[in-house]
Amino acid sequence: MSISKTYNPAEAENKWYQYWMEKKFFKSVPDEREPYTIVIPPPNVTGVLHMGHMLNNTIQDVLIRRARMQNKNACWVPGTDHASIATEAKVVALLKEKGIEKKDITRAEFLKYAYDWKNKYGGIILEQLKKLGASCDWDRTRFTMDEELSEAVADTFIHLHKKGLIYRGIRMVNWDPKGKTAVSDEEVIRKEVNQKLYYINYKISGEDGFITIATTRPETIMADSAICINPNDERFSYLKGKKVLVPLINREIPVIEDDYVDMEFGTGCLKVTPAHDLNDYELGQKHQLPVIDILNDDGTLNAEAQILIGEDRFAARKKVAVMLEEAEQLQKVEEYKSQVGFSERTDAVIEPKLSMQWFCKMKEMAEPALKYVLDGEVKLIPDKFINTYRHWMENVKDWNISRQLWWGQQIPAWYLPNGKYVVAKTHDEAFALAKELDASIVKEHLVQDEDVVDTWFSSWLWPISVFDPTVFADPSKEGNEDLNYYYPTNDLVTAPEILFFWVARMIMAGHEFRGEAPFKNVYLTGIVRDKLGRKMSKSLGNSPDPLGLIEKYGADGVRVGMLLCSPAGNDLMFDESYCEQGRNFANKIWNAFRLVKGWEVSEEVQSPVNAIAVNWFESRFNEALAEIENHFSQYRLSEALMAVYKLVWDDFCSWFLEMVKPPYQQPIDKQTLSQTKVFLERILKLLHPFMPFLTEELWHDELFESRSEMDCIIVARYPNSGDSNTELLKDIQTIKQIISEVRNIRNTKQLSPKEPLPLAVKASSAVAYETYTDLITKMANLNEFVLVSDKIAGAGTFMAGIDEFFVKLEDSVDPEAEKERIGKELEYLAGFLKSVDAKLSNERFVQNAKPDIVENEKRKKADAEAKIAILRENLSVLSR
RNA sequence: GGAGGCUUAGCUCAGCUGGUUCAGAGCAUCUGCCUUACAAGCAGAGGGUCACUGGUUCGAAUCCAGUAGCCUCCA
Repeated sequence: MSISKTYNPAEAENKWYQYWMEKKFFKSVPDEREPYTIVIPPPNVTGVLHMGHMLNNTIQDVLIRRARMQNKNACWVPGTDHASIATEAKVVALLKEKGIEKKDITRAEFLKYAYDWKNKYGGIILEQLKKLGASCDWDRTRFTMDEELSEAVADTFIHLHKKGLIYRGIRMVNWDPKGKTAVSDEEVIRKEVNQKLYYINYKISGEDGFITIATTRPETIMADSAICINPNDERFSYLKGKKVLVPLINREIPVIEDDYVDMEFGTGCLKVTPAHDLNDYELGQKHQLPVIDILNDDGTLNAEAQILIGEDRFAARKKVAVMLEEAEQLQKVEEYKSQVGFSERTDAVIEPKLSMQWFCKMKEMAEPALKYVLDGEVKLIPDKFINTYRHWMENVKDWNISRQLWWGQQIPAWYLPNGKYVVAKTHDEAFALAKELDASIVKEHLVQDEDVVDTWFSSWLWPISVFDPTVFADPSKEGNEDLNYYYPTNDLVTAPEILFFWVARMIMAGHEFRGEAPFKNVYLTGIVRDKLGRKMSKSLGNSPDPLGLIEKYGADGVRVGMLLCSPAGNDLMFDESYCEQGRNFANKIWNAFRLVKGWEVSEEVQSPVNAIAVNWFESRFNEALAEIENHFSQYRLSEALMAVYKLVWDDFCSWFLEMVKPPYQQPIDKQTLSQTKVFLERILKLLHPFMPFLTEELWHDELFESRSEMDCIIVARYPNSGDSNTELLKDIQTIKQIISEVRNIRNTKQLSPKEPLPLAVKASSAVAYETYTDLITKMANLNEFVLVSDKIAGAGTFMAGIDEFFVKLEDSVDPEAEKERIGKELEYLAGFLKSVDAKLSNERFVQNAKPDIVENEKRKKADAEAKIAILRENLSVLSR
């Protein structure tokens, strides 16, 4: 007998994870078996585990462990990404604490600090994944800035540039003035913010009058190039062809006409500021307006502004408002709500800014990437995301791949003094190319682009680069053994938020460099929210500490808890109580084990009761397994888990074990015990993907005699589903109902469960009750079970199907209460019969409905009528 | 403003091609039990006009349209 009444996870977790590592069970090398591959969505190298990771990686581990047990060559490749802006921002902040400004040090010095930081904190997250039980092939761990992977990035850049898919151009980008870099649309978080709408008067040039415009950004008036009115707006037709003066600086700008202007909004008059607003930029292009950029990279005003030079944009906003007020050109200020973009990484307000950037053309690559998904070659789970995916791919914009940072792969472009550039991997190669452009070029005058590429520009290569980073220089090149074997991978598990900028781009890269999509299924998890529905975040402090949870409930408990509340693709309302449920489940299994372990063995032959129990559970197991397989095939992991949960808790523990359990201190026959052990092993196997530690611990329990060194459940064969005896399953279903009814009567009569009761049945059905006499007697705690042909007066009664049951009780049943109960039952049945009759007497139903449905209705009618007859009889007996 | 999704028991969710596996599960609640595997437990029980309004149909939680509320993405 195990000493502990409860399962102690911490000990088992350390022991078995170490053992698995020692025995290299996670390791995968190509062989003749079918591969099953997952690449991890690489988390930020300096990040720490959060609930999203917990969910995501639990799912991946369930999938990989199950595949491993199905004798596939399971390979889960782990790794991290360098998260350029996030990491750089952290390093900059760290340096600032030390009194060092980034602008005062060289790129090389900065990178040294960054690598120090990465070496110190990098990979913590991978260690945390081990606590969760993640069975990654750690020997394959990759980092997006590994030398080989960085070369892959350069090769990719060069390849795409050669193909004309990468170009340089001036574009309006999302500028993060704090991070001093461009960020992608996806890294901009839009929030509704309370702002002010300023109504500003512009004097009409050479006249007395003025016009009023409304803006949320008065500090940008100095960058105005025009005032725009709607040509259909009669209110302003008098302004056509006139000029106005920008307040405070009195620069003259034209009034232009464009129906882009919304006559309803503000005053119906729009100031046009091409340098600082995307829409205004496009309007400016259309009307050939000058672009006046009044902002520095850090968000302060520059000399172009003429006033408030050096002031921060927000300070300037307030000051401009005051100055306008003083100049009597501020008509009014209104409260106004609008969407403002914030940098995901630095939380700075994003500034639309014109700048020279590198772009990757998307249209050409998006087309095949869309086709994979529409053709079902890449399945999105759930498929509701196909629509969103399509919409995005059909309206795709070019990808701004340059970032004004140092942490990342430096863009392999080299500039000649004359402004021309060449794209090459090394300085030497660039020099060779440059000489073709300008024979007189001096190597030292050739300078590499200062910027790096976006992190996604390395992670889109991930499913290929983790196996063979050398194929990007030449896509026609045959990959190495790993790539040929593992690629394309099977399943990708990630968040819908990055469906576009990661998943879609991986499909593009997969097609471009391998001619195949990188994975077959994309399982999209939901966002982990708290039970109030709020997204878990550091700032709200509503996220539990994942490792704390593991300590409290055990890794298995937490894994179960995560999955219990995670329907595919839907957000999950996480609550610690789910982990508690997981822990309780682990404990239940632990205790079922203790029970079986405590049994002494006898040489007796198997009793009929035990034989029935064993046969029944065998069938029930196969039935459940088929259901579980079905759930897995549709990636309904939480339902697969729930099916296992019910199989173990209800069918195995509450029914099977109770059926075969010998009386206190009595032995069990040898055959039943050994069959029970077989069931236990099979159950543990079903549980293993969900609860790896507990199952491995029990697998090695002395109950199963000794196991060889490599005989571990992690590599045990997953059970195959066999036949199930549907007749037996149906019979036991009825028997279980009878047992519950007896227990219920005992309960309502306030009788002790220990008190045995006599039960009689007046059977009309074909159920062979004699066969089940012992079973019912044991489970319902009867002192008698007989078949009778007459009703028994004064007994407690119930029905199972069309068979009547009588429980003879000491104090006879209260006839009035019984009459009321039967009356209610009759009422219900009458209504039921009425609805069935209504269907059957409806000619159109009989004609149109499928024959088996009509048949079914007839059976319902017959059953209901039989029941009604019996109940009426009972009622009349009571009324005598 | 454009696109999509969601609304079923107190909570979290199943419910595939309309019809007894159609009103379900788990948790929570209530009642009675410390019955020698487990109180992190056992045995029972209660609980829903399937958001609302119409339509299609012999028949609608399920299909269609509209309304309301919530969410996400894009502008």
